[in-house]
Amino acid sequence: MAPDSRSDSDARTGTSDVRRDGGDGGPASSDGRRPTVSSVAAHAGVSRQTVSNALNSPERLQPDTLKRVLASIEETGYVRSAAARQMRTARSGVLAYRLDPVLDGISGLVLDTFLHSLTSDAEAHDHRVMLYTADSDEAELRQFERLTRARSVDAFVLVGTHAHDARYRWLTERHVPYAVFGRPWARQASGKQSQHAWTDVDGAAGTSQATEHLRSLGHTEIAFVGWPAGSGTGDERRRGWEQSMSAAGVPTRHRHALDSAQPDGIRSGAEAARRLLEAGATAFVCASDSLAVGAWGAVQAAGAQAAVVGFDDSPTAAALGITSVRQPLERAARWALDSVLSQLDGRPSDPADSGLLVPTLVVRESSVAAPAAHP
Amino acid sequence: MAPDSRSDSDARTGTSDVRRDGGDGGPASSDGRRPTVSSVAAHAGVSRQTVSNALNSPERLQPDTLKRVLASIEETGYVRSAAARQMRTARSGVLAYRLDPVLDGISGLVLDTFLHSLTSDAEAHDHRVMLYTADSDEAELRQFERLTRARSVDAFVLVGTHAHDARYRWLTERHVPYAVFGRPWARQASGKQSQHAWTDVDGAAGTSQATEHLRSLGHTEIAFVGWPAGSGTGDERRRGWEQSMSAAGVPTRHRHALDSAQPDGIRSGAEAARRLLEAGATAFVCASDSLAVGAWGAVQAAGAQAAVVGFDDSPTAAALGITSVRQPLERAARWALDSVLSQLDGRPSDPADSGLLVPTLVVRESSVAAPAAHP
DNA sequence: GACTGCGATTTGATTGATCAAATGCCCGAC
DNA sequence: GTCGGGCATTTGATCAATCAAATCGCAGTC
Repeated sequence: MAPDSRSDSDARTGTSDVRRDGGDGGPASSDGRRPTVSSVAAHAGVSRQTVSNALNSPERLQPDTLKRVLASIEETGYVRSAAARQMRTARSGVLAYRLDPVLDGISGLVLDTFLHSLTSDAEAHDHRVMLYTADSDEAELRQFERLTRARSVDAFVLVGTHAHDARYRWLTERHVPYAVFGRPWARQASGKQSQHAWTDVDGAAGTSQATEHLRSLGHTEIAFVGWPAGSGTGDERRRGWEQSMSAAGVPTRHRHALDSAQPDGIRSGAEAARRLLEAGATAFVCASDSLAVGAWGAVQAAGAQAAVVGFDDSPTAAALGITSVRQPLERAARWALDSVLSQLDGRPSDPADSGLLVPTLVVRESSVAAPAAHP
Repeated sequence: MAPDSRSDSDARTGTSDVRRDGGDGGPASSDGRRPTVSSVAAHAGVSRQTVSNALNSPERLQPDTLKRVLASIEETGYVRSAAARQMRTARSGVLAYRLDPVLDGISGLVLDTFLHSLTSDAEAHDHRVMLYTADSDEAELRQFERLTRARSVDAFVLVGTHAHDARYRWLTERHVPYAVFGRPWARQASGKQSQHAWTDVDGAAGTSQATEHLRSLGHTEIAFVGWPAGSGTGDERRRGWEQSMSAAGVPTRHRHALDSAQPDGIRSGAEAARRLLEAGATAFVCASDSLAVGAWGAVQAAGAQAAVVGFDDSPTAAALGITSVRQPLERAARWALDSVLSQLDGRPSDPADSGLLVPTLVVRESSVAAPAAHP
């Protein structure tokens, strides 16, 4: 549509600089000052507190009074001052989220979706999301200190965990509400009931789905490309493949675990796939999209008819047409918000609420090929 | 630690239900309540205002007094209440950033780096970044309304623009500070000096660098794969290639602009590359990483010795080893912050500050091959 | 010795909303 | 006729900081 030209026909107002914000566009231009409870109250012919009640406990007002007050609020364009509200209620309505530096990787960016959902859901519940950064664990604890002491935020949403994570203790001791997306590996390992609210994606269920999907296409020589044993996430993903295979009575012949010297990455995936193809595999379940990208490249380079499934449904996998296990990030975000909000409402977090979410499989071109005919 | 509950020896005031967060771990446990200016003042043997001055205008205090007060602040673990501060100063110290839904994209996620830098820089200047979402332009204006009226944020950092962007006008009219990462195409086209502070990346300089790089490897048959004419960004990127080629006295023979029906994407890039390879091209400058991924795939599939350069340095390009033009997002973020902060300090934004940033080239495997020997 | 000047520090007032308690109101019952 | 009871609504107090104006202290000068 007519791109350039006139869009700003109106403004020859000069509009140099000074004018104060009295008489501008908004509906609130009654007396040049920002509306307050009192001014709205005057406008509606009631008192401060009645206006406050109209917003906070509308059931306490008589229907017609409520209607009148709400009309005045609308008319004056009144919005409660976040600061004053926070001052009195000792609640900011803000959740904190740590924004990690962008690594390099293919995955890692999955969390954009999580964050978007979290923000969007929070808005629906009249809350906001604030970001912070930290280079190290100690730096993050310092951030906790600042943000909580200044009462800038009410709660934290943490993503990712590692053994001996000091963050949980810090927050728990100070009774700061928080929710975790990521499993409490450390505590679980110690046999102790986890103390905090967490959710995570059931990796085994994901690779299991991937395996079933490949079997339904007719594959039996299904290989697994994964990380070295010892990483909770990786072991779990391998387990899903194993279980599905043995449930189907198929031996888990083909497997390639990277050794710990070898980083997760495209090159590793390609190499593993080449080796496994020679050994007779016709399909690959990969522990990550990085591995899958490599494997898929190797398959195409070899001109083979093999299928590949990755894990995380990263943008790269989507772009390359690789089937991948998609984490239900929207549900995880909603869970985290619910958890945090209920803690803020005084309901202690029920450990039973924590649990695993089942991922889904996004099928793309990389897994449509049936296995090449074999004896 | 030990204390739960009992910490409030003083208050038989009833204070029945709610909060009492007093007596936990921190260094502030002197009397079980959160420290305030007054309590710190008492601790240091000075008055409220002196404590406030120590933090806000330290030059007004005598050196030894200052030292004593700061020591007390440290000792009590005092941190100013964001709410009270904001209430008095009418400033929240918060910048708003719109978090867009994750598209498909290979690119699009570039902004993660921008956002991280923005957050990190903001922290260094005692500011914070808050997120909001919006599905449409009208929804975004509604968000502006809410966030500014509630005084939840002081300023906005906008990314990306389109013609007839209503946002600028809204914010300008209300004197809400904002900075834009992305060119004011519409205004520029109308020949008028742009009214707002903006910065952007010089796309032409980027493709120009890419072209020079390829020429230095010995390539002369350098093709351009881009979008249909009409998009400001795309036209600019093509221009950089053209300029470098004609400066070197090489005719711009090979060019493939997608038609508008064809979306930016891998498949399009692959197809264009195939065609251009046949026409004799030995290197490709692409307007986006999506196109470059496709082109690189086509090159490899054809077993050709051709080089490929993309644009945006997306994680995918990095993962696949594709040379790409890297936008200086850290500098852009710093600029946006500086701009917004100076506006908040009362210095009106100087239009002369706005301008283009020069990108850099990240060289990877996709552009190491010299052209295959040719007559 | 009182007075002025000036810088360092203290006191009073204010910001906008909410909680808690008080007030007004209407109706029925004693 | 008045006294409660039960609601709807209003008034006073408070949250924690900062601004503005008053006060204090100490020299230097007449």
